Formats: sequence, C-alpha cells, structure tokens
Amino acid sequence: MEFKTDFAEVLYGALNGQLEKKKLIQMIEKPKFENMGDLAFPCFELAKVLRKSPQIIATDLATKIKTPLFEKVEPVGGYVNVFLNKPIVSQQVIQKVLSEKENFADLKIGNGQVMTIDFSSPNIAKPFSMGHLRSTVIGNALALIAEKSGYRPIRINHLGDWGTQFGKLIVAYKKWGNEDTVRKQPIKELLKLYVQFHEEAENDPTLENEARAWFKKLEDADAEAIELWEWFREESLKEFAKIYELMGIEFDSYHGEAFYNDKMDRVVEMLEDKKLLEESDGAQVVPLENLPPCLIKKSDGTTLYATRDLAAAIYRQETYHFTKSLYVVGNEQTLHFKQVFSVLEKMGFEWQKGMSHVPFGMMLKDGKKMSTRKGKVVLLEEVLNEAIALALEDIKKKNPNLASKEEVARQVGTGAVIFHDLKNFRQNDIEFSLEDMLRFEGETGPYVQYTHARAASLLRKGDFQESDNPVSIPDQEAWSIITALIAFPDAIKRAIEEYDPSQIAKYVIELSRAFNKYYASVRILDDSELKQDRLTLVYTVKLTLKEGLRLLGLQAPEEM
RNA sequence: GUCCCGAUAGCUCAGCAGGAUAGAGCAACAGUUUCCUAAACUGUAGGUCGGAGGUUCGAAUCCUCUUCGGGACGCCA
Repeated sequence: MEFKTDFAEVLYGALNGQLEKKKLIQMIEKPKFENMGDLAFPCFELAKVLRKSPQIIATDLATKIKTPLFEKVEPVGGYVNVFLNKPIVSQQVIQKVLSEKENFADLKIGNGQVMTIDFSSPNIAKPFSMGHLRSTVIGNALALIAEKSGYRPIRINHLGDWGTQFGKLIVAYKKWGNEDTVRKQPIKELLKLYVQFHEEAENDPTLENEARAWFKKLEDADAEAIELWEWFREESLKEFAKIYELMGIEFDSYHGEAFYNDKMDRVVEMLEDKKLLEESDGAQVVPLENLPPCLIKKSDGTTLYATRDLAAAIYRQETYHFTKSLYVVGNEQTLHFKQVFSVLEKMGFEWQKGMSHVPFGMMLKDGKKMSTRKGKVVLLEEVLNEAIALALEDIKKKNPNLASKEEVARQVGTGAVIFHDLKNFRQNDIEFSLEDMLRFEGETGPYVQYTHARAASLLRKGDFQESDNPVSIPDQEAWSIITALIAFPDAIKRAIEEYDPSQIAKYVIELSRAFNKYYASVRILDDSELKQDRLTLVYTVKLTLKEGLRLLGLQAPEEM
C-alpha cells in the first residue's frame, strides 16, 4: 500500500543514494492527468546537482527502474512517470480492505494519547443557532477522526451557562416574563425576553446595571437567582438534547462555565503566587509580551471568560492528563486563546504546548454576523426538520416501497446539513443559504449516501458472499476506484494533522465519483465469470464509503 | 491605528510542504433509462487565479507592497 515508499526505494538505488529516501518521498507527486501514470518524480532539482538536463536525467532514471510493481516507466519532459502494475496493486488493496474492514486506514499516530476536544458549547437560555452548528459538527468529526488516528478523544461540551447574560435574562424575566409561557416554549420565550432586554436597554441604560447586579447575586449564590438559573439551564439542556439526538452526537462531559465557579479562586492564587498579576484601572490582569494583557478579574471582583478558561484548562489536565487539547471555537476568539495559552505558559505548564485553538469561519446572513441580541438567528432545529421533511418527500417519490422511510429521511436530511458544513475548509466564512444546505445533488452528503446505497443494493441483488479467493481488478474502468481506495489513509492523515474534516468529505466525494462512473460504464450484475470480482470491489467501496461517512458524523443507509 | 483571516469560472468552492494542459459542484445548454435506485452518468460553454513587484529553471501556491471584504483589539463570551 505504501507505493510512494516503494518508488522512493527504487529511486534511491537508481540514484546511488544521492538524495535521502525521506526527501525522495517528499518529492514524489501525483501526475496531473491519469494518462500520465500513477506516480511521478520531477528531476528538475537534480539537474543542478548532476549538471544535466532534467530530460536526460529522467530518461536515464527510467531505464534503471525495474520492479514488478510498475507496469510501465516513462520519462516525459523531465518527469519520470510510473504506472503501477494494476493486477498486483489491485489485489493487494482489495485484500487489505477485505481483511481490515472498517479498520482499514486506522492510523497509530495518536499512540493512545488523550485528546480533549471542546466543542459545540451552546449558550444556555439561547436557541441553538446555525452558528453553533459549525462548532458542533466540526468538533464531532474531529473526535471521530482523532479516534481513527489512535487518540483517545474526550468530548467536552463547555456550556455557556454563566455570565452577565443571565443577569440580563433574570431582569427581563422578572419584568416582562411569565412562568406559563416560558414552560410551554422555553427557548423561544427566553430568546424573546433576551431580545426585548436589548431593545429596552437602548433607551434605559439602568437596565444594564440591574443585570450586572443580578449576575453578582448569582455569583454570590442568592437563592432566587440560583433557582431561576437552574430552571433556565434545565430547560435549555432538554432542548439541546433533542438536537444532539437528531444528529447522533454524544459528549463525555457537560461541564460548562458554571462548573468552574469554585475553581477560580485557586487560579487567581496561583497567578498571585507566581507574581503574574498586576492591577490596572482597578482590574486584575496578566501582562503579556506581544499581546494585550489578559483580564483575570473585573474591578467589581467578578471573574471573566479568560479566568474560567484557565480554570478549565487546569482542571482538564488534572482530570484527563491530555496530551492534546483542542478548542473548536470561532475565528473571532483567536486573540482570547492566544492570551489564555500564553498565560498558561507563563505559569510554567509544559502541557500547554499541546493546546490548540481550532478556529472556523462565521455563518453569515446577508454578509453579516448573525446577532442573538437582535433576534436575527436561524434555528438549527428548524433547518434540520426542514431537511428531513424534504428528504422524506424525495424518498416517497423515488423509493415508495422503502420500509423505514422516517429513519432514512432523518439520516439523509441531517446528513445533507452536516456535510454541507464540513465539505469546505473550516476557516471560510459561510453565507447561510437554506437552498444550498437542502441540496441533495452534486457534492453533497446525500450524493455519497446514495452511492453507498447503490453499492449495498448491488450486493443484495447479486447475493454477494465473501470468499477467500484472491480478487484483482476486474475491468480497466475500475482503476480510479483502486487509486481512490489507496488514498484513504492519506486523507485521514491530512485530516488529523490539519484538524480538517473537509479532507474526508472531499475524499468520499472522490471515491463516490469514481464508483458512479464505473457503475455507469460496467454492468456489474451481468452473468459472467467477473461478477464475483466486481461485487468484491463494490463491497470494498461500500465499506470505505461507510467508514468515511461515519468519520464525518453521517450515517450510511442501506437503501434510500 | 495595530493585529488576524479571506479574495481562483455567473454562484459555491478544490488546488496553496512551488512543478507538466488551473479542477469540481451548482446554474445554462445538449444528451443518456426495453438494462444493477436518473439523489446518477456523458458532453458543450464559461477563468488577466483581486492588483503590482520580487525569489526561482518553474509561482494560483513563497516574500514585500497595495486594493477590497470580514473579524479582533480591557472590565461580554
């Protein structure tokens, strides 16, 4: 399977060790076009050392390369192009997928180490908006990819269940709220109150002071404040649970910000002991080099976001002993995490080197940030339900005899929404478009799911049974499927190294495309001696697609 | 003002440990089903890779400057 390495070995011999094997592996690339072979070695760099033209070097090298693994070696314009021996390579790959099944492409780079992943982290008493979708699906995929790569992921939902916003909410509830209406539709009603607070506060600034006072009461454990807070929190969690269930996402910890309330004094003490704290305009800060100072305590003595994140980081290290610790949080908080990591470094914690902020772009509406304060939010649950309804419609039209229509619609609908978010590089901003999100054709989740269902259908109809006979490439047209299968481990490697789930999304698209082309050009269930081999190939595609989808947090229905 | 992201086809984006003719999807147009799910496949059309310099045998990819868009920059998170 490591054909690059094999090629490098051969080159190393042919070059009498003039370049290191590692360097050679690095230089080997994939030719731009399929008719140029499967691997290519550019000779331009060697031209300087050898004082010969790249063309001559390539021609020369080509004659020296002889291995049964390559069926053709061709010097073209300064490149040595290599064509893999299709029968041999295919047999190896198919054999590997067949024997490893869903463990195909498992990596060991994580080495069993713990990786905490802080993601989703919605704010209590606010609706689960499209904005939170990004953190949720990216974090979930990263956890799955980390596991595939040999890490032990710990999924942490760092709930936004503390802060001045609760002061605002309590004020709003006491002034304009009503218990019954909140009980009926907690999130909608609380959002309404939150929005109303900001509207009224524009004309009446004293409201802000009231809100701060109520938050102070909350921090001082005032009974009424606590009671309301607990109620809001509980209702919100119920609401979030529905969404997580819909998307099939689970967490190891729901410790939110409030959990760290009693752990912050210790952090402040540690900072004092290390003489890192300074007073500035009545507030306590840690001055940093090349960064603005990090605020630890407000002038009224209450804590801040950064303080809680410091406490959380220390708690996580002490509890989980992580080697890596990720924060899947939006772009706009980059500075904050730089500050927090920097403070931890000043505190002398070596383990902070394993911490990374995994930023992502914003979900925009009309080119602008969506604002909860102004009530300009799109609710995730509504979008998911709409996607599911649309999927159900399609199923009724296209596959009316399908038994579990509702369940498959759920898988396909949520799949479309999740995939739409994951297929592009995280850091890009996304303009919210319901139309794009509910598209089931082209480069979409449903396209990949459909491809998987097609493969499953073939296996059913062809009554496929695994056998121990070696299987090789059944048709020339299948070669791009083989090369796609070979590429799966690389996709996972890149995804984990760059914390980039879109690598997997792009990969499953590529494999699906290769398979659909094959499907269109070769009749798989034809009665021929090739049928068993073809079905075996279909089976390897099905396994790999399913695993790829799983890593993104999508399910792969057998029929749709 | 300082710092961080981004700019590639009409739209959404790949490509960016430099390499051979810049690729997909959507939209448009033209096709494919007596045949394994047409949520598919085939073809046509569409690009001064924001602009200007530089490094290099070679730049969409690296460096500098610049324009435009977004974000962050102390008592929100």
